[in-house]
Amino acid sequence: MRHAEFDRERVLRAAMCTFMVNGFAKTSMQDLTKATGLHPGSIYCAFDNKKGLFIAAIEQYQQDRTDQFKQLFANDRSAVDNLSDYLAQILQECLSCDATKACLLTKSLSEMGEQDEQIKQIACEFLQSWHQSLVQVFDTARTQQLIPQESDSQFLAQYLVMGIYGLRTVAHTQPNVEVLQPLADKLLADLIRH
Amino acid sequence: MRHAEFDRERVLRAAMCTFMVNGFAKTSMQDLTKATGLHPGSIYCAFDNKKGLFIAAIEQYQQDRTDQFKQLFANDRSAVDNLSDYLAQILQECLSCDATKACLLTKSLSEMGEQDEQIKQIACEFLQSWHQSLVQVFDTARTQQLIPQESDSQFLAQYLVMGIYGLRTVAHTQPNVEVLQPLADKLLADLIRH
DNA sequence: TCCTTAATTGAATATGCATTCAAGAATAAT
DNA sequence: ATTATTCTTGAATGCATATTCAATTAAGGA
Repeated sequence: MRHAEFDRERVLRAAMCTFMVNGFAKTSMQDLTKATGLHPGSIYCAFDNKKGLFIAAIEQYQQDRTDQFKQLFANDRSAVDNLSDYLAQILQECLSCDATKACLLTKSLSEMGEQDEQIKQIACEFLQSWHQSLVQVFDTARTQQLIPQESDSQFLAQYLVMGIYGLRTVAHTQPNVEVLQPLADKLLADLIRH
Repeated sequence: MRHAEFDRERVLRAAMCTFMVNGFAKTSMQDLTKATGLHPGSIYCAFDNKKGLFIAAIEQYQQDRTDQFKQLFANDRSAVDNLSDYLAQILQECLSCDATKACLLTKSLSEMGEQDEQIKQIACEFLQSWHQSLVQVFDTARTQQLIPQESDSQFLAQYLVMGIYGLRTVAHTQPNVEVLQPLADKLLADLIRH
């Protein structure tokens, strides 16, 4: 027996970044061998093919985002304060120059959703799971009496999701705090308005 | 002398649809010759190369959207009613199964913004011009006393742009009126709230 | 220590693609 | 009608790319 020499998470994060910058189609195997340090054969041995590595990278992305989310909301503070911090964090990502500017899930959905049913389903499933996490946050906010008792958590979470999608897209054309911060502020205000 | 035989607008709209469905990278010249009916040589003669045809298609897209916009807002009705109709129209597009589901400008920006500065600038310029058209609508709404006199049209238009970006992205995962309509309704309500 | 098993290597392969080009066809001016 | 000019045709070209594979290397059990 012999175990794989490379660090799977490190390889997946390297691939992830490359896919986030170039998209799937414009990322060549050569780009991937350079970014991961793996030779073609190793990639095909471990992940079947380019799409297999892509899917593994998406799954790692989802894992990382979920961990990050849980860490931010794992406390007894006001749900609204947590949401505010969450939006601030997303805003930071939007303003950064590295690959985190874009969301790999929505980017992949936009690029491949019409052609690749499997990628579409994976992306939709993960985005849906993110939506459900936000539903729980609004449930907490209701329990904490920060929003009206009759509020629809599903709907509010969907509206926040919509806002974050929009925020990230605006950031592509206007990567300025002066533009993005007021948008994020109004978004949160419109969510918790009574 | 001899003039080109093909109908330029028809060709550009055919190319436009192909690019909207597949993206730039995944659209082959073969796809384009099939969609437009033109032979490779004719395309290279008229548009230089694949990217040249892409840019021409984007310009046609912007032209078509601008015409559609002007037609919808060229009346003396309430600006808010016009906005409501405009959102309804976008919602229709989101729900349709054809290529209009996605916005060619944001899709191209997402796909190529990081790699191709020229495409990025063209897309940003056209999206900015759309934003400015919406600013005028909010100016009209203020004149009509439908929103407070101290409203910031730039900001409100930007918020609407953000919402529409978001709506279109949500439509990729949830193409249902039941989901999208309430989102659009709240978006408009939050824009004209006093 | 030897042997089985699996990972690694990187050159070779095959395919798909954007682009070119020379020949042919159509137009309009002379 | 003739000719110059320009467009059209579609096969040919060359390049980039994903994938394969046989040789090599290393690990761990017997």
